[in-house]
Amino acid sequence: MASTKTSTDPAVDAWTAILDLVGWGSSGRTPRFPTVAMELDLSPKQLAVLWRLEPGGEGLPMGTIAASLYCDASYMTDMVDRLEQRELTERRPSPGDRRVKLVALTEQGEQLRERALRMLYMPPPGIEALSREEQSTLATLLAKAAAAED
Amino acid sequence: MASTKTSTDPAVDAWTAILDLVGWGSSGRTPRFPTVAMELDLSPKQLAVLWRLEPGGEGLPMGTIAASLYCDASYMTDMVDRLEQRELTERRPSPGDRRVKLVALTEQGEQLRERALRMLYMPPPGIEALSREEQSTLATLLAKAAAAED
DNA sequence: TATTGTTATACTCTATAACTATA
DNA sequence: TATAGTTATAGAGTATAACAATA
Repeated sequence: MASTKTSTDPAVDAWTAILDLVGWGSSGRTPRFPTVAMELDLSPKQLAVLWRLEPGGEGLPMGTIAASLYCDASYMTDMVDRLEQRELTERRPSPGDRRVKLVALTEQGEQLRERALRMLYMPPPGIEALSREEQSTLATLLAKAAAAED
Repeated sequence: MASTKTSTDPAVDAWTAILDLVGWGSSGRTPRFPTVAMELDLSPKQLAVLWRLEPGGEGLPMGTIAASLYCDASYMTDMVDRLEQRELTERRPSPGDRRVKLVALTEQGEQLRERALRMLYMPPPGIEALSREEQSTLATLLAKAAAAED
C-alpha cells in the first residue's frame, strides 16, 4: 500500500522510504517512538530524557538535557519532578557548581530505560523480511550515512 | 558523534541507524517532521492532515483522517476549523451520505502542501554524502523493506 | 551582573461527554 | 438504534515571566 512513485534521484527515494518506514510517510504506519512511550506510560519527551541518561553515569545537568530536547528549563523541572515521583530519576548536586543539579537514573529508571530501548531497537517487520545479506548491506550503508551527518 | 556500538544482528544495526538518521536516536539530531511543521506554522498533526489530502482529489471524510491520525473526531473538527480559517482546506458535502463531510485542499492548501513535501523529502546530508551507486542500492533495499511491511 | 533552576501562570494540544442531524 | 460531526469542557503538555540561590 506504500505509494511507490519513484523519482530520478535515488537519495530522495531512499529518504522517502525511510520516512515511510518510521511512520512519517503518508502510509499511516504507527510511529515507533510515541508508541513505546505510551506503552511505558511516559510522554515522548520523558522517554527522550531517560534515553539520554547513561546507566551508571553521574548524571546530566538539567539545562543540558533541556537544550538537547529544545524545551524550556521550567518544563524540564516539571518533567524531572514527575520522573522523580515515579522514582525513575534522582537529582544530585554538581561537584563543581552548586547551582546546577545533575539528573541521574535510579535502579528502577535503568530498568525501564533498558526495556524501552529493547522495544525501540526492535527492527520493523519490513527489515526483518530482508535476507541477512541484504540487511548487512543496508546496515553498512546506513551507518555510513549516519556517520556522514554534519 | 553517532554511537557506533554494533550488535550481531544487521537488522538491528540497520534500524538503529535509521532511528539515528531521523533524529530519534540519542544522537540529538533534529527530527525533520516537527521542524518542517513549525517552519510552516502548522502543528505536526495539521501537517499530517495536509499530507494525507491529495491535490485535486475530492477530499477525505473527517472520520477517516481522524482514524489514520489516531486522534479524536472532536479534535479533528478543531484542526480542520483552523486549517479552514487559513483557507488551506475546505469542507464539502459527501454525495452518498449527508452526515459525512469531505475535507479537501484549496488552491493555497495545495501550494503549502507542495512546499512542505519538498522540505520533507529533501534527503539529509548523510545520504547525499553517499555515492550515487550506494544511494541506489540503499533506495532499492529500503523500498523492498517498506513494501514488506504488512 | 549573569546563570541555574524553581514557582506561578497562561497558552496550546488533545480527549471525554453530551448533543444534532442523518441513516 | 447507530453513526458523522460538532460543542462544551476538562486535562495534559509546554512556554513566559518573575524569583531565589550561586557564581
